[in-house]
Parts: sequence; C-alpha cells; structure tokens
Amino acid sequence: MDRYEPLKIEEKWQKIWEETEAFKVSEIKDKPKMMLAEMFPYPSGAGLHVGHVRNFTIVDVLTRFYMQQGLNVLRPFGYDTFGLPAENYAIKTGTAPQKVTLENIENFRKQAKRLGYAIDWSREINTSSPEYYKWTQWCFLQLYKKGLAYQKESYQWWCPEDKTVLANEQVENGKCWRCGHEVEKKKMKQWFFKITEYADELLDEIDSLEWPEKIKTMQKNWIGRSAGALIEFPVNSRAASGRPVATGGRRLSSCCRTPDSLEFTGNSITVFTTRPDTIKGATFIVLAPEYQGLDFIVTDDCKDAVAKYKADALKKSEVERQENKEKTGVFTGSYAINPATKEKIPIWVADYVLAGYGTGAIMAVPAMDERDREFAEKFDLPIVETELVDRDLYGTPKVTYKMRDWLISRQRYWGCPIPIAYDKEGNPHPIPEDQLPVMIPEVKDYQPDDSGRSALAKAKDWLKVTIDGEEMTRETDTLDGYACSSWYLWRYASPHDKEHAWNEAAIKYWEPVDYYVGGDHAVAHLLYVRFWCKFFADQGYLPFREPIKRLLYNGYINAPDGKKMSKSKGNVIDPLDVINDGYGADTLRTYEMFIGPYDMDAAWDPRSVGGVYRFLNRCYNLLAMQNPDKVDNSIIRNKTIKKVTEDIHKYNFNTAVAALMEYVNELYKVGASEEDLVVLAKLLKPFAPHLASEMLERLGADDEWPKWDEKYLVSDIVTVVVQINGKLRAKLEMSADDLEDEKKVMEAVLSDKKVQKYVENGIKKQIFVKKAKLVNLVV
RNA sequence: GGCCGGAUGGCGGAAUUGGUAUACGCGUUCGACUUAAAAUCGAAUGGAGCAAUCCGUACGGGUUCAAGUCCCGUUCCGGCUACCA
Repeated sequence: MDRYEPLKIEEKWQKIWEETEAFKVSEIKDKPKMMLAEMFPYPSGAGLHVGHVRNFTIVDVLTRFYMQQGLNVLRPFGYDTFGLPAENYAIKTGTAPQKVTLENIENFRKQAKRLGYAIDWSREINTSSPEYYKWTQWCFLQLYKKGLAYQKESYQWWCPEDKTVLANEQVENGKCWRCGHEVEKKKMKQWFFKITEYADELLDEIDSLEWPEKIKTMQKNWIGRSAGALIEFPVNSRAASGRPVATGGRRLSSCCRTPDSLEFTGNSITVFTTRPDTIKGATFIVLAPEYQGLDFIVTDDCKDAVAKYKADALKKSEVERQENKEKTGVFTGSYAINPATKEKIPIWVADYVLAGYGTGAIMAVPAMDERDREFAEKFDLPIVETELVDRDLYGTPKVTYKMRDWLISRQRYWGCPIPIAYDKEGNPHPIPEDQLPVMIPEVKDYQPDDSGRSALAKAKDWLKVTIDGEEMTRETDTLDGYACSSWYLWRYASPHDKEHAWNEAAIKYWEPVDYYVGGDHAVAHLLYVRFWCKFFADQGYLPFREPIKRLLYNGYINAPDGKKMSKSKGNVIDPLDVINDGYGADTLRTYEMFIGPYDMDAAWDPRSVGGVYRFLNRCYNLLAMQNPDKVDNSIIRNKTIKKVTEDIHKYNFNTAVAALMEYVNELYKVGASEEDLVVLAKLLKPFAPHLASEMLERLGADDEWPKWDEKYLVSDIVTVVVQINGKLRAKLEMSADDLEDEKKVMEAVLSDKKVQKYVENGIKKQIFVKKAKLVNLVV
C-alpha cells in the first residue's frame, strides 16, 4: 500500500497549475464573476509568516469554493513594497531598496506558490515599480486638480538633533528613535488629502456595507461627527453690541493693528460647543496653546507666562500627555463677554483644548462638563449652576468631525515621489501627466541631510526640471504608503494597462471586490480606499462608490505560549518549516482553518498540527479502502455536503473541517463507496487542494461542488427527549410519522417505565415541542 | 475614563439562536500490532459517588415548563480609543 507523501503530491500539482496557468482568468460576459483579495503583504526579508498563511488561506478557500461552483473567479496578488524597513536597511548597508525589494518579492512569491494558492499570477503588482507608481502619481494629480491635495502649515514632530521630521511611529517615549534626542512640535508646510470633504458620505454609507460591526463602529468613531454650534464671544472691552465694558487693563489698539487673518483679530473668539444650551454656565474661555489668534489676546503682563506655557506644551510628548492628565493652564490677562449673561469671563490657555478640533477654543461650563470643572477647581474659577436656554439662541449650528485631513507628505527616500515642482517664487506646479512617472532617483547615501528633506534632495540633477520652459525644482517629499494601497484593488482588473490606471471595461466587470480579507488597518487603509473610491467615482472614473462589498477581518496567530510571535522572543513559527518538516502545505492550510473561528486570535499548537495531518492521512488511506457496493452512507454524505457548504458560506471554516473529520471517521468505520470518496475530495479541495486534486484524479472525477439531497436528511426514526421538570430523564425512539401526532407521542412517553417512576404523583403540565423533538413534564 | 468584544472539561474550541451542554481536534489512560519503539488501529475520557443519583458553561439574582443562550448587578480578561468640548 502506498503512503501519503504530501511533499511529492504538492510538488506535482503545483507544477501542473504553474504550467497550465490554471488560475488565469479574463472577463467572460455571460458568466457571473467573483473577485477576492487579501490585503496585499509587505514582503519583508523574513518571508511568509503563519499570519499571512491564515489570511491568504481564507481567501483561497473562498476562491476555490466559488471556482468549484462554476463562477468566473479572480484571485490576484500583489506586494506593498514602499516603506520604512527597506529604507532603514538602505541607510544601514547602502544597498538600494529597489534591489532588496525585488529579492524579497522573489522569495515571497516562491513561498506563496508552495502553499498552492489559486492565484492568477499574471496579474502580480508591485507598488514600487515605476509602471505602478506612475499611476499613483496620476491619482495624486487628479486629487490636486480638484483641490483635494493641498499644502498647509501644520505642527509636526521634529528632531532638532537629526534635523528631520518624524512620523508618529518614529517617536518613542517623546524621543527620536534614531538619536534619542527629545523631539518637539514644529510648524511645517505639509501635503494633505482633503478626506474631510467626504466625511459625511464616508459615515453615512458605512451601514450599507457587509463588514464586521466592529470595523464599522471604529470607522464611525474615527470620523466622529458631532452636531453643535459656533458661538462668538466678544473679547475684552467690547461687548457684542459694541458697547464698552470694563477692561482688564489691556491696550486694545495694539492688538487690532496687525491682523493677518480676519478670523483671528483678537476682537472676538469663536468657540465650538455641542451644548449651546448651557451657555449661561460658561464662566471662562479656554484656548489651545496653538490657537492662531493667541498673540492678539494675551496682555503684555501675561506674555512671558503664556509664551513659556506654549513652548512647554509643544515639547510635551504624546506619552507625557497621556500619562499626566493633571490639568495645566495659564491666564491670558484678557476677558471675553458671555453673550448670554453679559458677564466678563477670563480667557485661559490650556493644553486640554486641542487646536485641531472645532475652533481650538471652547467655552468652559464647569457645572456641566467634568473636564471644565476639574480645571475650574484647580484654578479657582467660578462654577455656576445654570438653567438651559434654547440651543439656537446665541450660536449658529455647526457640524464638526474628529477626523482630520490626511497628512501624506513624508520626508523619506523610499516612497512614491510627489509629482510637483516649485517655481522660483516657491509656488507649486503639477508635473504634466505626459512626464510621469517621476522616477525615484538613484543616490549614494540614503540618510536624510541637514535640510530636513528626504535623501531625494541629494540627487542634484534630478531636482531640476523644466515645465513650460520654466526652470523648476522638484518636490522632495514622497507619498505616504497608504496612498499606494488606496487604488491597487482597481489595478488588479487591468494590471498591465499602459494607457490608464485602470481599464474601464475590466473594472466594470470585476469590481467592486466581493471579498476582501485582512487583519489590520481597520480605519486607515480601509477608510482611505473608500475615500478614493468616492472621489474617482465623482470624476467619472469608477462606476461604484464603495470599493469593497464584504470584509473579513481575521484574527492573529500567536505563539504556542499565547504571546505575540516575535524574532526577539524566539517564538516564531515559520510556515515553510512546517511544510518542509513533512506535514506539507495541505496540513498547514487545513490546520490554520481548523484552529478556531477565523476572526478570533489563536495560539499555535504544534500537536494539533499533527492531528490535522492524521486526518488528511486518513483521507488518503480511504482511497485504498474502497468498498464499492456494500455500504450506503447517503445520510452522512448528504449531511456533510450540507454542513460544509453552509459553513463556508458563514465563514465557519473550523466547523466545516470538523464536519469533514466526522465524515472520514464514519467512512473509516463502515467503509466507503466511490461516490463517498468523490464527495469527500470535492469538499476537501478548498482546504487541501493538492491532496484533493490527487484523489479526484485517481477517482477519475471532476471537482464540481456537490449538492445535497434533502430526502436523505429526514430520517424515519427519531429520538424524542423526555424531560421531567426540565431535566433529561429518558430518550425514546419512535417513527417520524408518530411525531406528528402529539397524542401518540404522549402515549409512548407515558408508557416508558422510567418516565412512569417520575410521574407517580401526577403531571401538572406537559409541553411538547415538535421542532426540538422534546417533551417536558412538570410534576 | 469612553466604546466594542469575551469568560464553556486538563487544553483549542462546538452547541440548528431558549430545547439532549462539551461536536471535532489535542492531551491522558487502557488495549491490539511489534523483539522493542515510532507509526497505525480500537476503546474510554467534565467532577463526585459502590450505586440510585447529585453537581456542573466566571460570580450573585431574575424571567421561563425549559437558560451557555434572554434581563439586572458584580468580577476578571482582550481589542480599539484616548481630555474631540
């Protein structure tokens, strides 16, 4: 008898799939389509991780399931290749990121092929290839043309030692990750995408998506819409009517001469509040340290104190702000007039008010708001209990969002260059579309220089560009990697199109994506793709407004000890080791589907891997144990078809595998007919495609998904459960026909000796539940 | 602090949504095969008890003929978020 040798079988089938381009698809008009994708991976040097395997296998199970059902199924693959690790490696070793990236892709591809995924390899994409990022730049230009890509001064983390801007994740405990110097916030000009333009639509359409509630809620909270009002508080000696009131000893004239902004003259302060009805309780005003008109408001006496407070606040790291919630603040010396009470109320500066939200100014109602009360108590400010007034009396209605515009410029080398150049006056100009892509120049040294700009600034020749006959200097910032992944799903439809980012007809056929699977980026990426989709739909480039119909958010796989796998802990399980140890890819795949519900975290259990291997081994052994005529397994066979089909529809992959195990155990006991085995192989194929293909070949069968026949699922004999006072006391066998007649059921129940013992003293109440095949007697 | 999930044998997890708690797998024990081991196959396996029975889904109440499932309260664990006015 031959033995199950997974590595041999897998090599054979992988070769066949490769040579026949088995999963290459194109648009077929009269066939229903299905498109599935995982969140494409960053191909790190470490190669495939067991987490990738779980993610990719979920996609593959669904892919093969729908293929076997006869749909035209596209399952593409790609690589998200821009990013920090490659750049850091380049800084350390001087190796070009381009080179390292291609090596990593090569390795990743090889490993993915060892897992037998039904990928259309002709559609592979790589975000750092010029053929791809040309179109990322094109997308940027479309947003720029419509005013949705813009520049703005904003406060950024800045390392004074390295003289560079740092991303949030590069700040560790308030210190620069490279040199350890304390970082501070610095005002700098940065590029943004105006995602806030779509805030309402992004929020309102969430409910229409077949996404996990968890993710939907996270996105809703992130967008954070709240309805309130803007209320203007006149400052200092001027009341709303212009009537003079007592001043706080401050010379008004000096502040009103130099306004560079109409809104921040210092004549008034506009606050945002969700509770305009509590205005009578507003006993002071609080401004954010970065409040734009602050200089016009502070009196000379208070100037130094406020300046010091502001400087300290900007130095405060995120961590410090989190750890220390003790209220701090300083008085500006000025007063505002509460328009409702006409009272003079002091204006303070405190970092518990955020510059980026609302107007950066609040009216403090310590009687109603916990934070305001804390502040009032600490600084001995008045707390006035108050009755409510009409919401619209003193303000104008205003909706605000927690979501900010998306900061996209990065001072990094290894990213997609922003296709912009500056004239001599420093005005930005888009690079003409026919000059795309703006290639990433080669440099010798990848370390950012003293200018605080990315290493792109070192490519002196590259910097110069002529547009419409005018000499200009290129932008040296690159795009956030999330920009590259905001449109890749559409590139999959026509990955080699040289004329367009995506082909209209192909998009119309394949998309939106039917299933998207991943375990990360709940808000960032998954919000950005939705934003771009709506934008490009508005420009007429996309025929839908939501890019992803269904989202599956899978859990992580942890180390056997339950902790996160990490190199430093030395608890990483390498999926290629599992395969090469002799278990094979089918065992690995099936195990990761069996490990637990797909959306829950799970700990790797090496011994359970063996259990799945034993199961596949038994499947294989059944081939030699055929018992063609003697057995009739119609009941369990049909039951299993139904269970596995329905479980896959519900993404209950773990119980689908369990059902297959039960089926195999039964066949092992009583023997299997050819039909039993064909069905087994077909149902097994999404999980263990190599073994199933081998079985089907030997059985001479195709892989068409089997259907169950309901007639085998209703049996003639049923078991009726008898409870006494809700406790199980007896089980009776009776014919299904008798079950229809309550009288007959009760007769049978009461003639049972065991039951009789319990009902000697009479029955108070009897309940018969036909659906549950259950009788409950209350005695 | 806020929001959202969880808590079921020695372990990972099932349970048609109120109706036989612990499917399937791991582990453990016993048996078969073997000179032996591994592999494989078979049987048993929530706890207590000789037994009839009793107790069991984090804890305390409640609703119901019937609760892992519904309601109220408590504890613990995980995720996200973090002074958003």
